[in-house]
Amino acid sequence: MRGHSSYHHGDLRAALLEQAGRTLREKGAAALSLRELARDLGVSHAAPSRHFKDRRALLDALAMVGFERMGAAMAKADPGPDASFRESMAAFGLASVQFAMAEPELMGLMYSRKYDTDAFDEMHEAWMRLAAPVYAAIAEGQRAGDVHEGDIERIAFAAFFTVHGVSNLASVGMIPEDEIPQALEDALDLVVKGLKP
Amino acid sequence: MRGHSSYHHGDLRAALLEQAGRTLREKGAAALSLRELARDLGVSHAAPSRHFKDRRALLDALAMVGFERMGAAMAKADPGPDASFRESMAAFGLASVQFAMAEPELMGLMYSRKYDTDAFDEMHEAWMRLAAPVYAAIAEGQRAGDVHEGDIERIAFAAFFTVHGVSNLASVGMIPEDEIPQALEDALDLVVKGLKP
DNA sequence: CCTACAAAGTTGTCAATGACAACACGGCTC
DNA sequence: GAGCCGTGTTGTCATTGACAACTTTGTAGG
Repeated sequence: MRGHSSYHHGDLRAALLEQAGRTLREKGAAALSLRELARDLGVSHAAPSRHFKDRRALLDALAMVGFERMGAAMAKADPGPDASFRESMAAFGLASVQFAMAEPELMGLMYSRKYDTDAFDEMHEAWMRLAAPVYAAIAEGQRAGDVHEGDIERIAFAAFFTVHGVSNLASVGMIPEDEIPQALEDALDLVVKGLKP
Repeated sequence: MRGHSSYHHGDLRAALLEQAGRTLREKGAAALSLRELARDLGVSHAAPSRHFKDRRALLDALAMVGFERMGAAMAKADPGPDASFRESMAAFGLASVQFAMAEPELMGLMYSRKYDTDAFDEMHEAWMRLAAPVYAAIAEGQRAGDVHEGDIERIAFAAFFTVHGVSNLASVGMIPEDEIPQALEDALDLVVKGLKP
């Protein structure tokens, strides 16, 4: 397993993803070239094709990583069942916006149209997974009387629309940076009040 | 002005934008090539450069058209000051989602990160312009006692976050098509209730 | 009128790229 | 130790964006 000769890289796929993530952050998706990636990693220009059939496939994989990292961020931000409903939503909202601001290009990739249906299904699943802590918070909110009755999934989606809206617009630059905290606050007010019983 | 010889096209810029819009809709932004565009219009491969210095510049111009068309759609959807607040918001929300579903690729272009600051400023302005009818509806809502007091711009933004969230997620395919009407309805409930006094 | 100029098109060229095919290496299994 | 298959490699091609140099044509000024 170890001591790969210089011929075999060892874990080129991971290295490609990592380097691609760097380039994405620094220069954007449009500037991402498979050949440049290969050069940066000191492998031949065709090596990446063994791991990603396509440029598109690489971008999809990158987006997939994005969903996983965002899921982790959400889980980490979760204040648990003892927090008030507002506290929970505030935590998720903040985590979402922070992620979007830290990785705006990745955000764009994650929420861009996909044509490869396989990749799409995977991502859709990852996206649903990412919502798990939110579901819990909403169920808890219902129990505490802070959230109206009804299908948890639909309620979660409604809340997510708003949060995603702030995050996406912020990451794209449509909200001036110094107004983002206020925007998030306003969005939070809207959601908390709008979901009341 | 008329009767341009075959040498001069007449209005190549407009023709390019139109054809590019078609290609965008059919094959996506990634498949948009300046040279192919030129071939389609029967001009030489360098002709487009007289009107768009860059591939990026063409995409930006396309996005700009998108904002204008969306602004027109909003203005057209505006039910006027006699409608209830909910009716107004429903109309704007529906128009937004319909636009997003009819032109998903354009939507992606409009809300993608821009580096050219000139183009960005223009688009930001177009985007603000597009909100004019919404401002009016909110002011009217405040007058009628359906919307809480406060800065109209902030309130409009908050509402827009939710609407944009639905539209964007729908256009990207994250909301199953048959659930979109329901999602929009839920979003509308959230906004109307969340903005109450 | 006609002349000079600028806008808009053209041809030519270059380096970079994604895609693919054919080949080489080397770790693993039997 | 034989062979196979995953992983890299070299070679090649058509396409593309960008740029430079040249041409055509409408038009504005003398």
